[in-house]
Formats: sequence, C-alpha cells, structure tokens
Amino acid sequence: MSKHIQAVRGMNDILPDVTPAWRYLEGTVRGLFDAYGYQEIRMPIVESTELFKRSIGEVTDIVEKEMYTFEDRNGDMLTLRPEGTAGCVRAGIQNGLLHNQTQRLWYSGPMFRHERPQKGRYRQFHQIGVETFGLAGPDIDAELILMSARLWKQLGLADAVELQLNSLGSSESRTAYRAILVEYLWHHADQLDEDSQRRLNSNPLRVLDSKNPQMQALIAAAPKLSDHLDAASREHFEQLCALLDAAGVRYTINPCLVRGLDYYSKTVFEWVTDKLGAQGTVCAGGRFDGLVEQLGGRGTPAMGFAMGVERLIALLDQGGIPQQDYRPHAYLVLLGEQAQREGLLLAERLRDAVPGLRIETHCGGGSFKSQFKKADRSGAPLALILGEEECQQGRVGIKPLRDDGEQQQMSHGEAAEWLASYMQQTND
RNA sequence: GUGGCUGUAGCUCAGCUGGUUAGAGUCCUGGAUUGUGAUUCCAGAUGUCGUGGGUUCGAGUCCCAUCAGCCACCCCA
Repeated sequence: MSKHIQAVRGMNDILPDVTPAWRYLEGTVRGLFDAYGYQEIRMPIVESTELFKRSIGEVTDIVEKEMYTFEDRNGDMLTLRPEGTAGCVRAGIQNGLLHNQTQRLWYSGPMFRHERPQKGRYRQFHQIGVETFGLAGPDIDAELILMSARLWKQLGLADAVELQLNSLGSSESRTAYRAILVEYLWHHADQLDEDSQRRLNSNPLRVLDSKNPQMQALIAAAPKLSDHLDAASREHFEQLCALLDAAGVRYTINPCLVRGLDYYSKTVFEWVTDKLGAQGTVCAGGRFDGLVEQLGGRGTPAMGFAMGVERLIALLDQGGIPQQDYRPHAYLVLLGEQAQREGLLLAERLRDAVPGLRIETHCGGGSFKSQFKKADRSGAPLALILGEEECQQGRVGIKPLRDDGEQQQMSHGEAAEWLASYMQQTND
C-alpha cells in the first residue's frame, strides 16, 4: 500500500456508483435556479489570501487555521477558496456586476478547509451557493428561503430538514450587542469553559450556541440579542416571518443561531437535519449587507446561502434517488474479425439515425458467452448481435435481455427504426 | 488541534490464549454448450495481513511509532 500514492487526506474520489446521485442533484438544482431567474457564475478556485482575510474575518477559525494557503512563484499569497461568497463578491465588483444594479447569481464547485475529516465534513467539499445583490428587503430573503424549500420538496427531502431562523441586526446594532455581550461574559470569565473563553476573542456570539450543559445557566442570563435589535432589523425580520407564514413555510426562531462568518448581518438561517450525525447543517446563509463595501465596492445589500453537496447526497442516499437511467439501451456484441471491424461503424450509424440512443459497443474480443455476460452486466435491456452470419447477410440481431421477447434479425435500417420505436415505447 | 474505535484478496469479512504453505463469500477469467446473458456445476487467478521499528526460537495475532478511515469534540456547508 505504501507504494501507492493515496488521495490527500479528506479529499475524496467521487466514484461511478455515486455520480448518478450527483447528476440528479445538480440537474434538479439547475432547473430550480432557472425557474427563479438566477444566472450561473463561475469563479476561480484560487484567490488572493487577502480576500478571505478581509471578508470572512481575521480571527475566525477558517482564516486562522483552516485555509490552504501558499506562496505563488512570484511571491503572492494565494488561498484555495474555503467558501464561495468572497470570490463571488470580488468577481461582481471587478466586473461591474454590482454597480447600481440587481443580480441573482448561483455557483457550484469545490471548497477547501483544512479540518479534521469526519462524517459530512471533508477537506475538499462541494457547495452550491446563491448570492443576490442590490436587494435590501425581506422579500428577497423570503424568495431564497422559498426556493430552498422548493428544492427539498423536489428532492423528496422535505421531511428530513427543518428551518431555523434568526436576525443578527444591522452591523451597527450587532457590533453594539457584541460589546455588551463581551462585557457580560468578561464579568463571568471564571465560569466560562475553555471553548467559550476562546470564542470570547474569536466569535463571542457563538458562546450562546455552546452545547456544554454547564454553560446553559450563564447563557440564559446573558443579554439577549433580540433585545438589542435596531428597529429596522426587527421590522425586516417580522416582515420576513410574515412572508414565510403566508407561504406556509414552517420555521423555528433560534435566538442562538449566529453563523461563524463575520460578514453576516440581519437575517440568518439554516436548514438542519438530525439524520447526518454531528454535521447536521445542510444549507445555510444570511444577509451580508456590508461585505461589498468592505471589499471596496459601493455599499450594496446582499443575501445568499450555500448548500453542502456531500451532505445532501448523504441524505439522498438514505431516501433513495429516482432511477435516473444512464445505462445503455443496447450492448453491441461482436464475433469474428469482420464484425469487430464493422461493429464500431454500425454503432456510429445507429447513433446518427436515432438521436438519444445509448449503445455500448463491445471491445476486446472474447467469446459470445463472455460478451453476453458483459451485455447483461451493462444493464442494457437489449443486446445487438453482429456475428459472421449477420455480417455476410448485412443484418443485425436484436435480443431482449430483460423480458422473454424473441431474438430478431433485421437489416441495419430496420434496426434503427426498431430502436427508435423501442425508445418511444419505453418513453426514453 | 483533542479524544475513542478500526486497518487481512478489487469488495464484505473470518483467523480462538503468538506455532508449519493466511481462509470464506463476492467479483474476475476459463470450461460444462464449435454463435447467446442473470441460475447451477467444475477449474483457475489474485495478498509485502496499512507502513516502519521492537519483543520472541517463532508475530496477521503482543508493544511502540507512523499513515489512513470512521465517530465525537471543535468548526461549519
């Protein structure tokens, strides 16, 4: 084993047995975004380290100890993106997409964080994300949540996830509350556990989210974020809730829901599941009205979310995905030298004549017996047979492998028609 | 970064308190059928027992280190 080079820890191969699930998810998501008028954007995987420091926050875990950062040959510090929002905002500013206009964008791709791998958590993982720009109201917040809710319905996951919602207030009121909270916690520093003492510096609001039972009394007595919301944020949040109520989307208001990235303000939300162990957040996002300006653009309201693809795939695996059939319709079996020469050409002609037809051509010779075995394994419902006899007569055999229909011989032209009508009958 | 559990054929696993040439199922290949698959029967192929050290007359089995996987903490999608 040591002679073999292994994949880098926490970076997984996505093998053919799961790629159908990935395609199903990606296809469904694309259709969903089209239905809401969102446009795709693709950003580089590598960005300046500075971008993430300025957006995610210098003292967050992500920036302090989880980024894959390296020096480029010319001395620039670069980082494999740990999330998508920063790059999306950068791309928007750089290309003038955010200047005095509205954008609804989506992206998907790999992200990198150097964490200890665990169920639902990998060093290379995939996110599908959505960002909107130039829209300040609770209506866009609601649209994003409705869109995600529709996705769960389409994927058959509606019963597996639940929505948690909170408001952090404007960046000003959040900052003010943060100071009040820090002061409170500072006064009780002796009662803080080790994690919370660390969070006091990095992300004090996260102390409220502690799972430690011994911290609960202290947390319960702490000043409440909701009591320190500015009036505009409170109204924004109430309107969002009303929109969700009207749409019949159920949610739980979780006053401890805080999110780890510095740029969030006002609305934050998470879709969580109890079916994936410790990494239960499947989709999360929020408003980041200050980020565009922070990255050098003109002040622009923004709201987005990201989904963890591996986690969604894991959920889909539990519920079973619809039979998306990428298997061939027909497996072409070839016996004899002439057939081996003509087989590839016959397959090409059939693909020309019958759009959408999936044919797997046998390569590499072997007995009829072994070829039929492979035909069976391929999952194809039909075997096409080209042997010496068929070659001489200019014909081809078609044998159903999944029902007890008779094997038939026909001309190549007839075979094309037969296959076309077969595909129509089976609605494929 | 911290802790617990696990590493034996491509895959799923057995291998008792250390004792000769390391096993099963599956998969793969060939045959029983000179041109017909999933069943059955027969035969065959495949392992540096994760890696490196140590203890021992002898290590898959015990000890240490290391790497990887899983789970939890932490973090977060």
